[in-house]
Amino acid sequence: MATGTSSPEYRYDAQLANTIELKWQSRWEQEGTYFAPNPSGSLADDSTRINFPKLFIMDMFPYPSGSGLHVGHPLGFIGTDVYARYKRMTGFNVLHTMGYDAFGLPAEEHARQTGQHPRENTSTNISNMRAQLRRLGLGHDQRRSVSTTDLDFYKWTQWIFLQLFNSWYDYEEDRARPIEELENRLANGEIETGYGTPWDSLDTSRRKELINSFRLAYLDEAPVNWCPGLGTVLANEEVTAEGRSERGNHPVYRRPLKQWMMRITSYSDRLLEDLEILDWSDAIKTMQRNWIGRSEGAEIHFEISASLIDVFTTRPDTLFGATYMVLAPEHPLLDEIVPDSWPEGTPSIWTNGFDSPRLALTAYQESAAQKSDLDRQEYREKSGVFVGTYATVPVNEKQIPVFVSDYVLMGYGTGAIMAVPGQDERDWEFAEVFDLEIIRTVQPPASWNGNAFTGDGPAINSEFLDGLLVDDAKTKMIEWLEQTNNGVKKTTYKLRDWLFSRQRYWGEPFPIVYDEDQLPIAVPEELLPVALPELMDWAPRTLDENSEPEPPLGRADEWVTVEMDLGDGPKLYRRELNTMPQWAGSCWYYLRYLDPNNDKEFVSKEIENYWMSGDTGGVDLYVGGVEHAVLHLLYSRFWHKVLYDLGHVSTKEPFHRLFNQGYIQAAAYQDARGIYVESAEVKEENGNFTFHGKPVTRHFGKMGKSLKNSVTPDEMYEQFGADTLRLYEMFMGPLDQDRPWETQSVVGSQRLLQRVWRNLINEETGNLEISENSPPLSLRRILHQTVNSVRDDMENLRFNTAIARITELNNELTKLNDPTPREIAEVLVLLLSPLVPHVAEELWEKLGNNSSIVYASFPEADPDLLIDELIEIPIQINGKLKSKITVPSDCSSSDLRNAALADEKISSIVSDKKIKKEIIVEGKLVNFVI
RNA sequence: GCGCCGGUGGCGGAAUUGGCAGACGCGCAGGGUUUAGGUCCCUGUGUCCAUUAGGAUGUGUGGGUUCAAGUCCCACCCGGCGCACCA
Repeated sequence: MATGTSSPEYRYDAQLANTIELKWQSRWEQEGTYFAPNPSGSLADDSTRINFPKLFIMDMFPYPSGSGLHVGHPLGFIGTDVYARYKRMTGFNVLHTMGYDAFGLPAEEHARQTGQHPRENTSTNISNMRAQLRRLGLGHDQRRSVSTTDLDFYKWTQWIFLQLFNSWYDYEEDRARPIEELENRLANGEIETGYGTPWDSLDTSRRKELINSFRLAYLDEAPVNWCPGLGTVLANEEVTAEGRSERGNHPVYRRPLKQWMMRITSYSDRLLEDLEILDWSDAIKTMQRNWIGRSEGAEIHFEISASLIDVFTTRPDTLFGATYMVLAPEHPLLDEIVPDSWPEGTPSIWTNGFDSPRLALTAYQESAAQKSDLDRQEYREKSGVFVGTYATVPVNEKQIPVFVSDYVLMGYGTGAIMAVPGQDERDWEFAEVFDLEIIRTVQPPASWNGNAFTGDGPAINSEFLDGLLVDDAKTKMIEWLEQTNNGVKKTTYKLRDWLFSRQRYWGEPFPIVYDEDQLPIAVPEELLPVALPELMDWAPRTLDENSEPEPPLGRADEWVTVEMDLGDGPKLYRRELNTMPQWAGSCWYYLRYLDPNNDKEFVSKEIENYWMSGDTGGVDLYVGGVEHAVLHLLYSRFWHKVLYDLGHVSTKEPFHRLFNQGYIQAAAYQDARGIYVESAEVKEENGNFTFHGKPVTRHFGKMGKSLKNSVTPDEMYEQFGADTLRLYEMFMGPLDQDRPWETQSVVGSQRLLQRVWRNLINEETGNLEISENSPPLSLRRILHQTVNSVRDDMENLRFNTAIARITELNNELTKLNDPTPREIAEVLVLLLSPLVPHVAEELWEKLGNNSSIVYASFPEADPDLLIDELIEIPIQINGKLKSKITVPSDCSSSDLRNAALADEKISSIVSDKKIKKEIIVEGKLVNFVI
């Protein structure tokens, strides 16, 4: 033998593990072990599993990166695999597979760097990733694996787009409905055209425009996030608070462009309300709530000279305390209301030193426009300028000065506020800078010594509201506003419609063409898919701020125009050149897993019903990173609800239970210059770290190339095997927690498997070596207690503690010094099998079973064996542990008391003292207070 | 600033309803096996005092409730994440 291996030939080491793993991986593949039967269609079979309760388990599907996996990537995949395997063994028909989110910016960026066509590059990456995941032994139904870039996948992405395009939102029924119904209702006058003229008198083009303005997918000219660095526009969700692109960190500019939008705002309330029925973490729910940003209040009309300006407020009850008004610098009415000169007696601090309001306003608008969002964050001091005119407070005819300031944002509410410094901290600050009047309209508590008071209290200085608490005062004020036509009750949202087009090549083309009116027309369903044309010159050009986006598809000369017969005979149409954003495919991929080969429907109704049904419906368990809290999870919920409204799916929500796995972090080391050095070569001595003899500093971060701290699964297979890697990742800590990777600790997990192996197998011969005798009762008790805990842990995704219990059981076997009794061996292997399926299959086979352990029954605990005959009871004096006694587990409290008093240590302490109080908890403890 | 999550040995982490803090693993120390190293096996390992027996102390800090607090309550400190002038 090569390298000094005096170790036995059949020791469970990396080499043996690899042999076992490869053997079972090909066996599973040959036998289609993980195929989950459908109730009908091409994936139906005669297996009896279709009669079991179903369970649909999913991972957030990955983007197939070219740089390969590191050990952090598969953490969640292993978690779902273990759970899926456990559930299979407890009688469920489990659907678990894995697809690839292969369209989008990163695929193209990578392709740009390598000069390879995205299509080739993507398919290479997918097959590499499949191979890497296969090597982990994940029990996926490979027949259901899809990629968003497959033609017969994105055909249906386009089909769903058409569903949105061909729908409108009926607010009366609070659901989406087919656009034809809208047309009928416009035609018969049930819905007004909004042009002041009836439907009949509109020409065809006008009618089309009108209909278009109702669609859930619509074209709109609106300020959008233009990112020249990426050559595309981006959704709000893809832009950081610093005003840069989330991907690539390029600057983003707001500018008006005609783009496709998705009417997600119609679903704001339902997206908010239905969070209640979901089994998701509060953190994610809160993030979605914040993003939707619903606030209730009133819109109040203020008169300024001849114009009316609407103001949104959540505190209509404070109207009597409004002492000035503020408009956003971008407010469109500013031009109309600004007078030529300052009114008599304008304080000089209000003018910023300008001779006329118009000059002051222009100067302020320019300086505000130059401030980036980042500056606005750092520069918190209030700035602004008087506009030179006054507004009238509707409730008391008071004249209040109108200011412009950048602390009011055009993008929220109406871009105008009534300022109530008494009850708003920001307004208070501004009022102090410009020396403005402050009127409290809520009585703060006597102890209050702060500025603006935002809490609850009785109204003051507010005439008919005086004495009312905030909620009642709001209601009463809204009543007054509505009765007097001075305002209306109103709810606003932070959520904006979803910008859906991108100027990229590597995405789904829109199934849209334009006719000579330049109005969008749906490509008929039977002509789908609209295939992405082959294009060599696909790279987007990097552009400057003032350029126009140019969709790369515009360069596909042959493809840009198409002859079709859409009812008026064959005609030439111009194609939509934008592509869909990456989120499109991930919005619905879970549905395609269910029925991947269906070429008639995106998913069959019967099959969808089978897999998506459940208490509140949807995927039973969805595991993924927290970074998709608002983007993917919000978009996906939106599409699902549209499909639900149109009758294509049976549940309100796509994902019933969401679980966010933590991240694996790794130590990264920097030298004196701050440059990262290869973590693998850093040495530790007494808490000091050195790299090639020079000191380096350590911190923890995400694994990756940039921190030079990646550890790959392949290295782990070579050193330990896939089962050890799986076991270690599950043992490191709770699945939802971040944890640091430590290669040196992996050996602990290998030792467990080695000891298990040795407890069942003769290391010299490789033969099974167990006893056919019954185990002693004490060991059977431990066995059943272990089974009980492991089941509980598996149900709750607590794999780390499940492994700890199994380890304890195995340690008992090691101590036996006798061959392991078969009764124990079989259960041990079954308990381990979800975690380490390969070695479990091997041992299961050696135990004489000829069918796969995958569908064996998970052990059940005998309740009689869960209770020990004797238990140890702690005895405390004054709450401090002094002694322990061993008593029968059914010991009564009086026996327990006597036994405790009979204990030597206790009697010596208690003897001459009076016991003031006795606390005796049967089966738990005894405490004497003296 | 607001919201959410968290803080337990040298390290990762365990601890149903308040009921023996530190399960399990890594590391470390000692011993056995071995020509040796490694592997493997056994023992020990929160901190402090004590030769031992044993004692004291201990879950971010300070207070409280309780026979009993990692767990419940109040105030605060630190770390991570999210939102951030949202009217």
